[in-house]
Amino acid sequence: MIQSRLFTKTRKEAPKDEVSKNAELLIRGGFISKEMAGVYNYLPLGLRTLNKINKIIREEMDAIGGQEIHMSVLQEKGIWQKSKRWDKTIVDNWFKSKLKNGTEVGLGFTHEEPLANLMKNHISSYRDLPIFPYQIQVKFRNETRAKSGLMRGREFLMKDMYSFCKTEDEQHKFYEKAKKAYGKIFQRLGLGDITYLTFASGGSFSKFSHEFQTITPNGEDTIYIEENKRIALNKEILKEKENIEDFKEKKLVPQKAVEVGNIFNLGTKFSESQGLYYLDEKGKKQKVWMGSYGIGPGRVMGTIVEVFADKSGIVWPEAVAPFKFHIVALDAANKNVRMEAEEIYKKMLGSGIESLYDDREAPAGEKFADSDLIGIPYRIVVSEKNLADGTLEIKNRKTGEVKKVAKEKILNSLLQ
RNA sequence: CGGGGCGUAGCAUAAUGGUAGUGUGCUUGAUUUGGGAUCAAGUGGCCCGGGUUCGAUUCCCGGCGCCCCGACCA
Repeated sequence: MIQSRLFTKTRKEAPKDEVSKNAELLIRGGFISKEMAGVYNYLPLGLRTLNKINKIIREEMDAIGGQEIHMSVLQEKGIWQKSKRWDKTIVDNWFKSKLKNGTEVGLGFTHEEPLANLMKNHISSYRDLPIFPYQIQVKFRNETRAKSGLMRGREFLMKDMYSFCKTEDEQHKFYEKAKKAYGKIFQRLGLGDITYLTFASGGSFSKFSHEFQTITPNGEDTIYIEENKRIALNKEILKEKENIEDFKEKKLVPQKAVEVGNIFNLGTKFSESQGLYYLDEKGKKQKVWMGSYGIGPGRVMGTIVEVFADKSGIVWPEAVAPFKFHIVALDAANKNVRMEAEEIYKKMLGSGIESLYDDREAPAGEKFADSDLIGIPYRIVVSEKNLADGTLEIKNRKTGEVKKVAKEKILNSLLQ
């Protein structure tokens, strides 16, 4: 990508209506823009990062047998009435609207009911189970108070997987598999070391659930960490501490954290309410056991910014960075510099290496500041000074380490 | 949903009952090019509706929007 053609520009100052680090930096860097409170647009840089997060999630979901689908946002009232969740005293953050003929519809805040309903067409025999559909899709929740940038919005992206199993045992086994897959996802996202499997309330679904909580001072939740086992307990169930074997009589350390994922054993509540059953080997009607597994990719993106940013800007882990290399041409009007930078850029393009090429004719300081703000992992500086001794330099955004590399060797060096 | 605050140019801010100034951005030119460089000339603004007033960006009422604290968060 050629930076002078990128329609987003960086900003020196943060907008006054944002306080959270993630929103300030993402807006200043041109990754996102605010549409209204709790609602954000993803711009080219932001979408690239979001897509990388989604790719990792997809790969891990596919690895445990997931099959991607894409469901509707508009939801039929009747399906939700069967489980009582249309009722505003049970679910108070619905966005509801009406068709022209007056029929009420909802904008999905989750998809247990419609998917269980849909599955009636695909599940009839024990041979059809288990199955694990998932989607990455927008959700709407009418939060009373949106806040913290991408961390808590009214419209947001969610990866939601649902499991449909023959028995409770089969469901629990898949649940464990999903739990491991989630661990891998956060590992790959670079959040592994600070993300804890956290015992939490099951909400209206079940007694308990598991959350994946990433430690950050700006998190909304408080968790109590048991460091030996690297697990935690959400404050909301702290009073249950002595009833849960893993936490009994253990020393727990409180920390602020943000919930980046949540998995539930749902039992048969939603399948039964939709009338979803299967016939076993003996032709006997049986209940379908369900689970659901959520991750908010946008919230993950915000969390990564919160956790890794430094005073100069964003620091993307390589796995989710919008580009791997930032080619910064100093004095871009200089012919030699421009030719050299373009050559490197084209070689990278040809090799399928993602780079952002800063070809703008701007002062060096401005270019460095922008580069720091955008947070691409490796910066390649092309300048008259470097060309003079036949080298280029690569700066690591995270560590600040600078490596001089002979320019002929640069592509090889990059590829390793 | 309770409490508090705010709305002036693309962004950030100042002053003012007599139509608004600064920084930054953007445009043009010149000089620059290893940490947001210098100079010059331009560009561009009072959230909406009503009231008070000779006159409202300013005061009052209403609306809309935004932020913070708390509650909520399936």
